[in-house]
Amino acid sequence: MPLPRGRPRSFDAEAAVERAMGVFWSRGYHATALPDLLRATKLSRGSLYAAFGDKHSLFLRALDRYIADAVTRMDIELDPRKEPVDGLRAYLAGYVDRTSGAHGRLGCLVIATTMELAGRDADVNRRIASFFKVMEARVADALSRAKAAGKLADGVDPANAARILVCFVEGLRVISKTAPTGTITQAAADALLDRFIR
Amino acid sequence: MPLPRGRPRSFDAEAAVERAMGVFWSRGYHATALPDLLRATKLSRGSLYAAFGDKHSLFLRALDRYIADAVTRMDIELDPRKEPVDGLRAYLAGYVDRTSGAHGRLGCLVIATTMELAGRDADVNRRIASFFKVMEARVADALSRAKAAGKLADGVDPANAARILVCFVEGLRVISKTAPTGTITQAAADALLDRFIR
DNA sequence: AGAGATATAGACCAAATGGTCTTTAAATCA
DNA sequence: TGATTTAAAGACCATTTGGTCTATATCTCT
Repeated sequence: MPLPRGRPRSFDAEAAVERAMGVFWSRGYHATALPDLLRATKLSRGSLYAAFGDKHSLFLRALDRYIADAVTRMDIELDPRKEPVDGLRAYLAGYVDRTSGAHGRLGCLVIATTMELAGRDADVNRRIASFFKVMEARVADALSRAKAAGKLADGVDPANAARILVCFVEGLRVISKTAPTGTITQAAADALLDRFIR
Repeated sequence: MPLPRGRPRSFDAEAAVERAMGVFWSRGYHATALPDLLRATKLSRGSLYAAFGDKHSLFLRALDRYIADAVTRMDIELDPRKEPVDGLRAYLAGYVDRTSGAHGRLGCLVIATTMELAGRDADVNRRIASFFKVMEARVADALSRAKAAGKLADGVDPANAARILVCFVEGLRVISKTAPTGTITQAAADALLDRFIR
């Protein structure tokens, strides 16, 4: 195959996606106008449309990126080679951190997108439903390993507890969007986990 | 004071607010266009603007209505004259119901608004922050009464448990927006409450 | 009947929307 | 140098946005 001839692509598409992600994250899909995206990505209209097709496709790329980051983080926190209870503690601590202080007000792109688009956008719905399933499965897995190691309190079912933990952290992100708390949240997270472990 | 003379107001403003609420609820604030509201309220542009000022004010009215309904429901479920544990069970059952089957996909106007507007709209933020505070306080109150009656498990702090329960139900509404579940959710709610009561 | 108040329908508006296209400058190769 | 490819700038487009205003019909009172 012959080498490409002319001027080489001079911008980093992945970096542009990341910047676009930031805008969607802080404003939501509908409230993000094209000029916002152009400013953030430092791309011209032409380049943006040539590279990503349209606003919706770019949004999907940004959402995928956000989800991939979240899954990566989870894979580290809940790594099967670590102590499962430590992993769960780290997982919860991450959410406490992300919902405290200035971070808290940022909110979560997945939740915002769920509420704004999931009901009417099949592409979005697929991605998010699968993300929540993955998350719940990872947590359930850690809980199962904890149970096998005799670390769980009597009568705790990993599947139920996983759903509880996932709902708890997602709920945290919602209520801390209006009023980030910090210490109370940390105490609640500790109290919740303490109910499950021995 | 003299009686009003001319043609009397012929539409029910509160009913219009309720219909508008339905539209905002299912589409979100930005995705709701004026024609949507006109269709739903069956009002003309002129009447709608005369009665409510503008889109934002109408939205605030709808949000207030939604919150008032939620608080009313809570006051019934967590009525201090009832057994507190029964009340908490009813409270959770309400959320299980609202996140199951077809209801689930409807989602929650408060959460959607939190994610879409709370960060940039002070009027909205105030209302929602206060709502979450009220909700948490009511649940904490029920838990305190349960504790006084010796119905709580050892070492359960009502304030922590209240935050946990509130986050759980709000998280439920988020994850069930993409995939309403039902039975699993009911089991999780039962399992969670069982961890707190004796 | 007539005065007074209100509703509707819809024309109208400026601004903003997402999206296309053309022109021009720049960068790389042969 | 000249061919080729790309990016940026911004003109341009139809449509939609939230919002105003006027004309007309309708209703209730005196």
